[in-house]
Amino acid sequence: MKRVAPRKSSAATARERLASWISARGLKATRQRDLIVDTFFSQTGHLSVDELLDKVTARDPSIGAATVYRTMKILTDAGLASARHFEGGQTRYEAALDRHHHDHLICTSCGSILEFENERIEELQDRVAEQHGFAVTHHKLELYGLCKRCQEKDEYFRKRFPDPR
Amino acid sequence: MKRVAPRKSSAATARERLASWISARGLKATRQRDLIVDTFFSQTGHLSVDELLDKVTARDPSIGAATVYRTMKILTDAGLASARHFEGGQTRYEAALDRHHHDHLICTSCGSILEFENERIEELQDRVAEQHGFAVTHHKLELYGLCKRCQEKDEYFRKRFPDPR
DNA sequence: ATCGAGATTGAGAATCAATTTCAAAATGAA
DNA sequence: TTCATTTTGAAATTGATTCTCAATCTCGAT
Repeated sequence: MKRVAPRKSSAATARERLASWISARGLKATRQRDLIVDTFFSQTGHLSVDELLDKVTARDPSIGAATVYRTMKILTDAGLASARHFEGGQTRYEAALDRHHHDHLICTSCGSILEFENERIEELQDRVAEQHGFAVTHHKLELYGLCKRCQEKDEYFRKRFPDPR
Repeated sequence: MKRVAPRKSSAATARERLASWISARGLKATRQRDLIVDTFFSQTGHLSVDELLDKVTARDPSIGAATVYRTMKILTDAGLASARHFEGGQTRYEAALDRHHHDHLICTSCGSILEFENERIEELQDRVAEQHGFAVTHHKLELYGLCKRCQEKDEYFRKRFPDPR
């Protein structure tokens, strides 16, 4: 019989880590924090505070936006989430539990986000920084354009409704 | 006798190009637009609207912020300036006259910005996009950290005021 | 030079994401 | 239980940017 090693859900792990991070600096555990963290880690992808707030208030309508903002800040400081500032104004958060660094491909039509890693690019970046005497702490590489699906959609419409001119 | 080919200032060129772009779509030339464009192209670097507004109102205090915002948008649409959204909230504009694409090194301490080009990185980006079936329209590569000068300053202070512990 | 449709302006209001304020409620060590 | 401290939700505030609108300006046609 095949056995899968018992594996804690990432939400559970995150809650534990957050707990120690919180008590380590005299903060306090609260019901709303737990609910927000739980909700956040049960999602995947890159959530805006708005989107997260929606899911959270679905579970407990009394929770306010400010608390979600505050909690995501804590999660970020604790290294359990990372904040991304893509084009379009609002901050998006993604889980950062034992995750490698990675960059993003962002579809400007449907908003979908793909992730990728590329060691060669990272190396070249380091070299560039070195050449300029820069000590890099973090970086941002984002490729914007049309995802495959949106390209196909585009093509389809162009065929059916050719540019009248 | 050596003769240097007469060369128009980039500000002059920009004004010309803007003029044709503007008349081509039924817009109108105005005194404040000219002044803003002139001021913008007489500067170098990456200006925020605030910084530009300061320089502009120094020349004509009656010009409002909204007009500067509007003008920079036109300049961007005309391809004569490009908008950058570095960390820290406000949009910064840089002249885009006959400029190659380039990326940025941004010092998080003093705010200075270095530019660089790297063909190899661009190629690798294209390859990544291709692998994911993405049609990239633009991208953003920003390296954040400490510039040489700020590293040296840091070092200096650490020597004189070693971490007491 | 004058006219007039339409574009532009400046000031202030509005918006949007995010942060701060503050009084009331919750937490947790003693 | 007590009580200093932290947290919360709602509302106010901030900061960047955009919008609104009445007054003004521009420019091609007279």
